[in-house]
Amino acid sequence: MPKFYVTTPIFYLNAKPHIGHAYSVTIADVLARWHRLKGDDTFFLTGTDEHGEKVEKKAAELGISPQEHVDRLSAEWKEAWKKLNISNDDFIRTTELRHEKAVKHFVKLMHDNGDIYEGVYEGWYCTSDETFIPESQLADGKCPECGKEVRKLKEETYYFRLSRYQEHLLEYYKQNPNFILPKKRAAEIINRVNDGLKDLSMTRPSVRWGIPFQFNDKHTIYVWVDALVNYLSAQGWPDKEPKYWPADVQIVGKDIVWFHTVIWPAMLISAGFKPPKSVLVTGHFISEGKKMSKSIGNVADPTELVNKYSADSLRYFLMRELPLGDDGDFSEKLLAERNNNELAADLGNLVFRVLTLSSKFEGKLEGKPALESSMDLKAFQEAMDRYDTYKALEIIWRFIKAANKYINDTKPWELQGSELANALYNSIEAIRVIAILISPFMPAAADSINKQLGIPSGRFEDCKFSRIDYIPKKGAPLFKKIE
RNA sequence: AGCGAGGUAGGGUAGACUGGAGUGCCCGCCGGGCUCAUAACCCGGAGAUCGGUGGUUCAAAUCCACCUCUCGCUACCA
Repeated sequence: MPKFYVTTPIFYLNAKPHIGHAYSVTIADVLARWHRLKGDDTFFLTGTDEHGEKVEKKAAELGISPQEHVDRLSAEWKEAWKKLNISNDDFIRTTELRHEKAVKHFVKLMHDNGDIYEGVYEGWYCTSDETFIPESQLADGKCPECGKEVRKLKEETYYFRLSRYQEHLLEYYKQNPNFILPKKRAAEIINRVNDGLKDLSMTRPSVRWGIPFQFNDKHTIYVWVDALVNYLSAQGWPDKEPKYWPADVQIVGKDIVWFHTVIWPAMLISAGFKPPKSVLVTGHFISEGKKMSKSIGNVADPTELVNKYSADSLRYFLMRELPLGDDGDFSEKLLAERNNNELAADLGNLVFRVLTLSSKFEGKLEGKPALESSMDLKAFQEAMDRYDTYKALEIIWRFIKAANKYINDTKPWELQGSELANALYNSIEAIRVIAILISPFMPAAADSINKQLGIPSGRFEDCKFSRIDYIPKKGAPLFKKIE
């Protein structure tokens, strides 16, 4: 049985989930459900990244322990994904013992391989925010956060010999042209790696809320090194072999591509693992032409949207709105439009009218497949296997439109006897197949269709028109229009 | 500044690698059809000098050069 392992980034606990996070977990969820539908042995991981200075400081502000703080926040994220109907197989938290154990072992392997050495890190430091600022982030030579002066500061640190892996990485990119997806993202990384790699400062003497560095207990391990190992620690490693590694696809936002396509693979090679098979870089949502940010107040809260519309509506919108890897506009108006036109009118109404027609029918539902050829299953499968949910939905919608047209053309309400049976047979088989195809995207709607048809959930191989031996019972409309 | 990706009807996209009538899709707009259905569904139509200029070619959205505009990335903020 083929294996499939998909991951999202683990989310840093310095804010609530926003629409971009929802996008990442939804695409991972759709892929996981798709592979389960095909019968693959699937593992889907998400979680939260809980160490670091920002978390420590926020907890102090709130007057609670960092652990208490992350316990609360992590629960919020879990709840948000539950509302979105996310089917993750595990939820990893970097403050869990299993993770700490894995990180320490991972660092030991890197160390044993001669890739960790002691040194000094020198950078621009903002005293007010108590943090180093990368040179490129400086705003007119001042701190971009608080606007105050920064000064050069030296700090003891341990380095990871990242520079040693430049050739390995370039070779890996060459051998695996689908490592960075979509491909247009690959060039900018490869060119930068070509220009040379600097070693990575991987411990912090000043941060206390982190995993202790076992070779010098005054240091904690840099949060990124800590965080990246989650993809292995959730597999039960090092107590057992990581069954699903290497991951088939790791979903990342474009802001963290470097960590997942350069640092992470280098760490893995150093510790004796294979890099992931591919890293899928997603675009960002912008809001009416502007970046979403808390200061503008245009941040969309996925939980609120789920409450107002439905998990399915939001999931559909997210998968349909952004062409793979591109940025897209988010606005509630667009969400409402898609909900009303494509879900309520095209799909919901199709199911509703078919159920109305067939509920009145009393004979045997049989006929010859006439509509099947309008569904291009091969193209659908190809799109899904390239992670192109946008295209896949377009193909499903072509079929939905064909089904609506079939009903208009055959006019079942004017037919009788075997002609009527045949028209209904094709209509019902169409929505049965549609339920299977939309199930990775809109699991609740798929369940509702199956329930109305009185059948269990189908598998991908059931997408063929066959005999009908069940009695449909009409239920409530799948989607409601909003406003 | 360097590197990268783009500019195709009112908006959003596909097509570009392997040149061949501006060909497709979604939304919006206009007109018609239908009445099973959530004023839903189906059909038809208007609307584009394919960012600009020049070149290669029998033929360019597609290949080449230059120009212009937009956007992204530039590593230790997790």
